[in-house]
Amino acid sequence: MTAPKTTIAEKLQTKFDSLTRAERQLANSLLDNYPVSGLASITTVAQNADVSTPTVARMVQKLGFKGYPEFQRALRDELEARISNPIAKHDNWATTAPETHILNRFADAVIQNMRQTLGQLDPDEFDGACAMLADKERCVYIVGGRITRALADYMFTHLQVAREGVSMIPSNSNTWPHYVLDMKAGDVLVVFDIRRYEHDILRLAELAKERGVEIILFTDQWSSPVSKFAIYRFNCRIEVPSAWDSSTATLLIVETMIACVQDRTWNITSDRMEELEKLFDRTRLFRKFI
Amino acid sequence: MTAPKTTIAEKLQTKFDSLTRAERQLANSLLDNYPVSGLASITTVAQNADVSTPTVARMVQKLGFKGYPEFQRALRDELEARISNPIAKHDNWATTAPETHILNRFADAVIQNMRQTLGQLDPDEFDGACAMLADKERCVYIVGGRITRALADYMFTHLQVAREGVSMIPSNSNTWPHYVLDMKAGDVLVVFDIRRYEHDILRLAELAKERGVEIILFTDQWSSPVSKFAIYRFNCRIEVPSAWDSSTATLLIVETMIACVQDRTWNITSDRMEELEKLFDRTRLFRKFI
DNA sequence: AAATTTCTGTAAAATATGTTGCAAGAACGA
DNA sequence: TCGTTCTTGCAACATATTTTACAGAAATTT
Repeated sequence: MTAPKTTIAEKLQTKFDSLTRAERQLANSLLDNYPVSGLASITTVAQNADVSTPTVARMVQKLGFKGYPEFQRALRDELEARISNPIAKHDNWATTAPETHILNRFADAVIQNMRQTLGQLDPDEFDGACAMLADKERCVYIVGGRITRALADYMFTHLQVAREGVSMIPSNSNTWPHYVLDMKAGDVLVVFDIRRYEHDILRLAELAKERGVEIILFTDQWSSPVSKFAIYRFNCRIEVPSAWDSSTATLLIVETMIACVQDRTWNITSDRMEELEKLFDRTRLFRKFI
Repeated sequence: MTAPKTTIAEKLQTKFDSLTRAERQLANSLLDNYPVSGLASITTVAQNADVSTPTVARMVQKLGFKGYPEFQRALRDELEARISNPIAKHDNWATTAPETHILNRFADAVIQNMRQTLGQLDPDEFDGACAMLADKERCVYIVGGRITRALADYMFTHLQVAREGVSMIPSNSNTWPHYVLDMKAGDVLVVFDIRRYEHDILRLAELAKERGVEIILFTDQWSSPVSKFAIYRFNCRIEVPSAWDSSTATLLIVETMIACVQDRTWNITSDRMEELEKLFDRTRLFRKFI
């Protein structure tokens, strides 16, 4: 076969950007548990996606099919090729790469982690932590361990844009006393601590707590000992088919939290972002002359 | 459901003896490339089996279904159980929070990003990049931009455990020439560059390329200009309901890649990890005496 | 803020699908 | 061979599906 025939899934993904709101909703619904979900009647498909029947009819035409029946036939043909020929093709990962490919296994595990993490997460606690981080009266300190330093750094970079008074506590624990010195009651310390919990971090948390600092903890399902000092604790699932752990679920929560904080402080954040853009422009201009 | 549900295929086989001539013909046609052949309309199924439509209708009733639609639904359900999309269905992420809570909206978007990222990713390219990173003859350099620095750092921390000869190129571009000086043909440079592409990084990539360094690029769907120097490029989806972008999909690919490299270098990696553990222990012991 | 364009759902028309009654035909036993 | 019983397909009917037309809503542009 010379012409690489594109699957409907690929078509949906490629054209996703050019789809309208209702159509995207439909595309997502179709891709959820693809391709079986597309084999029901047009009415059922529409109901599952919470859109009207005509939306389905229109979208399949947009994808290049004459009508819904033709679309379904294509879907069936695809399925037939996939089932009767389980190993052969390798063109599209999502539909044809072997189940055992590490991408598949890893993605499976990560999704599982995300689901469990979100399932256990208390939205009220989440909102509480966001409110605390959005409170401009409180200074925010962020610290991470050997592995989680990257997550801490990520959060720092983004929070720093959203509001003022955010500090990253560096890895070198010798400098930590300087930071503790500045902490005052009501300030917030965000701690990342996942297994192989680090003793230094526990000590830091203890010191901070003594000064009346509120601690937000990101940890794994087994909970870092820091939790006894924390006001909010988020347990993220981290297990994957690998010799070490995954940070994806944690990053998801961190990103969502940043988005939430940014929402709450939007009037300030938008100004800061604008100003930041200007500063970048000036830096660039500056460089040109060097 | 506790009772072991018999598949339609089983039912057909069990009841085969009690079926009539035309019905057996139909049953054979259905079992031939099962279950896809049963997903077409009753008319099509009848034609494929060279029997009349009523024969089909009667047989499905004989099998215990109320009518043809019910029979088809059972087939679809069976298929669903058999094929499950790696990025499974999202029913409710944060079950205790409303659908519109940012946790749910964000999770939706992130899943969508992962799905699209994985859908567009070529497994061969992925494997190729892993092989390159696992090749101990090549030194590996990793660089990230303002936002992606955290990802670069994360990859560095993990790759450093898996193999030797891994360097992190720091943010301060003034020091970059020192690193370029050490790069030799065949080395690998992993570049993270997502929108608001950074000019300095482009220059670095160009310099590296000139020295015969192979470049692996992680970028967004719009592709950083670095791609013209890259041998492997991974486009990750980054859009979320927020003022800036998500790194979750990128992290997923990075983590999977780390796991894959670790697999390939396992004989070396396991030794290194063991040694690392010992070093940690000794450091801890050391501290106790201070 | 008004106007234009685009999108989306309701409702009705067109079409295909699924079901049932009936008569012709095949199979089987006497 | 005949008669009985069971099977099968045709055709009409009922039902569900798919499509089209249209108007209100939403988004976008001017």
